Amino acid sequence: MRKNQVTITDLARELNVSPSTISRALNNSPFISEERKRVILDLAAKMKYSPNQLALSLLNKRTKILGVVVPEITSYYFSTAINGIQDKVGSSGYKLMISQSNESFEEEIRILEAMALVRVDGFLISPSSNTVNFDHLEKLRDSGFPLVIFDRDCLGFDIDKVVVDDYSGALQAVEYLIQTGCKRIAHISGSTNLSTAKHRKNGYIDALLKNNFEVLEELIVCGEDSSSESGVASMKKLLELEELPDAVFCYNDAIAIGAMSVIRENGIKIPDQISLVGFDDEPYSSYFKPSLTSVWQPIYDLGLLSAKILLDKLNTDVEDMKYRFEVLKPELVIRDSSRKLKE
Amino acid sequence: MRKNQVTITDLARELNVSPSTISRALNNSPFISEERKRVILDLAAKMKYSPNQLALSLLNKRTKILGVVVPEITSYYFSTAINGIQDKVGSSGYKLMISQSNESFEEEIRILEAMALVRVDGFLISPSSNTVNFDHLEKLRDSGFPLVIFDRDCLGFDIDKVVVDDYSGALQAVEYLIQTGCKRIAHISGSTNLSTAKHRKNGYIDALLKNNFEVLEELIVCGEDSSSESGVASMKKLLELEELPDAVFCYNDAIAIGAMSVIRENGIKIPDQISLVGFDDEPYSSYFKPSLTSVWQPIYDLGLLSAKILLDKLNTDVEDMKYRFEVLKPELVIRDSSRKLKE
DNA sequence: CTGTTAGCGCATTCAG
DNA sequence: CTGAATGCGCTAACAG
Repeated sequence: MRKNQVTITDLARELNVSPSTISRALNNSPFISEERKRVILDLAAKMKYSPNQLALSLLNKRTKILGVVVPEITSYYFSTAINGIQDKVGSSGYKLMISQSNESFEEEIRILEAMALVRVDGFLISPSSNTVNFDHLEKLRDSGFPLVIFDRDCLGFDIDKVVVDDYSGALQAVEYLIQTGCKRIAHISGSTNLSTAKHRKNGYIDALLKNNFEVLEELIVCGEDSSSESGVASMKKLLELEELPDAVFCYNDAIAIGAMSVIRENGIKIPDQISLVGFDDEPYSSYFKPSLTSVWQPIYDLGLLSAKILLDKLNTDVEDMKYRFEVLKPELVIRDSSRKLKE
Repeated sequence: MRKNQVTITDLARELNVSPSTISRALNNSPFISEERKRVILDLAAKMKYSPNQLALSLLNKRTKILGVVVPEITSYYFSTAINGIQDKVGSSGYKLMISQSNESFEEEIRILEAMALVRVDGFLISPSSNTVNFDHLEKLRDSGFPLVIFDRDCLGFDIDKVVVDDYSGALQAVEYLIQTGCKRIAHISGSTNLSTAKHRKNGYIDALLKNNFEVLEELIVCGEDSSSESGVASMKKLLELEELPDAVFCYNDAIAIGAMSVIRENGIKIPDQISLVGFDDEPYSSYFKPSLTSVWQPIYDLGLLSAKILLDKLNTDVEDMKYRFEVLKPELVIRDSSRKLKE
């Protein structure tokens, strides 16, 4: 903080009035004469007075700061969610304290504790992939912090949540592959204890079952993480199979891109020999060769809605409002990495 | 903030001692008996006491919060810089308040003012592309806020700065193109009033001049912004020329990707007919077809160093330390979108 | 070693 | 309408 901040007392001394009068003028209370008010406001402007939020926070017991924790900010996905959060929150005077857990459970706990100490007014959290229990979140909730979980569900933990219907997205994607004539559809999955990975895998499996396809273990590969490198490794495994798949549904675009490069290197044609589908619809997906069919997610809206729910919570006194569980719908975007529907 | 926070006074009442004694125990002052200390610490743990940072901030006149303002968090570039900042700052107990200006000058001013009110301890700023004057930054500096400008230089504004040597990066790239036999090298530039765009363009021009090439206005195109879409539009313009260029040096990878798709659509071979070079070396660049030659920037380190400089500043009492101006070196990464050097 | 006092900057009683 | 007093939670200076 700066050394010589102009305070309400400075103004009071200058004008030979009491600090409370200054306060009244500044907050334009009705209990002050118009003339005085003007004089005070003028001086305040001239002396560049600005209220000390810290003192106010201490007094009001609220900071107007929201804590946001995501697994990683570098990903297009989460930064876009933050974008949505920011846009929602900006106009309401709330500031964002953002931190990333780097997919570490311990880090997540540390960050949350630090933010609780700062007394943020609420939390927006997308848990790390290694977050196995939710004691830390429960602790926050129970000590009265409003919090909203977004994108990654915490199964079994009761709280406000906003997620994308991964299951439906996967179902759409795989059914499309089936409709375009693919017979041997593989799946490259993401980190196993991610709710999103589970749901997408389930969508994949159910799409197969629904269409009387066999679910083959050998066609389901799970990489280390959800990166392009992981996609490369997983795809290589699939290419070692006796009988190659004729389609691959990937957990996300990053994996799909890695897979694409491996397929290409092996001289296999996309989509003629193998159809490829990603998830997320990242900005570059349409610029790949071939352009990537992918499941678009309303991730910006997800951020927006999460923030809205938190703000609503903050602006209501009612305590025991039911927790909300919002599910946003994804959408399949068909491009050139998958075969076309026959007319 | 939570309704029923446990305070130092609560503990004091419980134990029938004065608040200062509690304070001493908590801060393990030497002026307290070991026994009492233990008792107090135990109770504090049991009652889940946690210090109120707000009160401390008000007292110490520092919040341990750093304000970070970037043009956009969604970009890989800036989110990686934030990553570096976070990693540097995390261990020192500082928290980050992050906001994006969305390349808007007015928004930048608003954000900065809000952060100043919160009394952040310092600023890390990468100005928007529409920031034409630096009065707001000067105001911050003059009211005593330490601030570090990173990535985008504010020409003429004297302050700590950390930037990448765009000029040298561009020079490397274009000289490489020349060495591989390109004769007619075009340039697609970014937003005109960005220091980075200026420097890259200058690097391009100087590389040409140094090698006795003519600088042709028709070969320099400037798009609306720095997006892939802008790259598409700019490349189309270049393809309308009587005589096509045999190389295009782009302001960044996004533009290059857009350009690549246009070139491909027109049945022109990369790199045989046109060499393509980007800037930033985004993670997907190596997965494009052909993989993109690009200038890698030490952007993570840029964040790291900026944060370090700010922290150093914060930990020194000395006022009139000279402002630092750090320039990080980029590096050309050669891939398949440019011709190879002849042996 | 420990308690009392004061004050960080502010808004909100309560008396005038 | 206005001023004095009080307290948000905490530490530091000052007396014991």
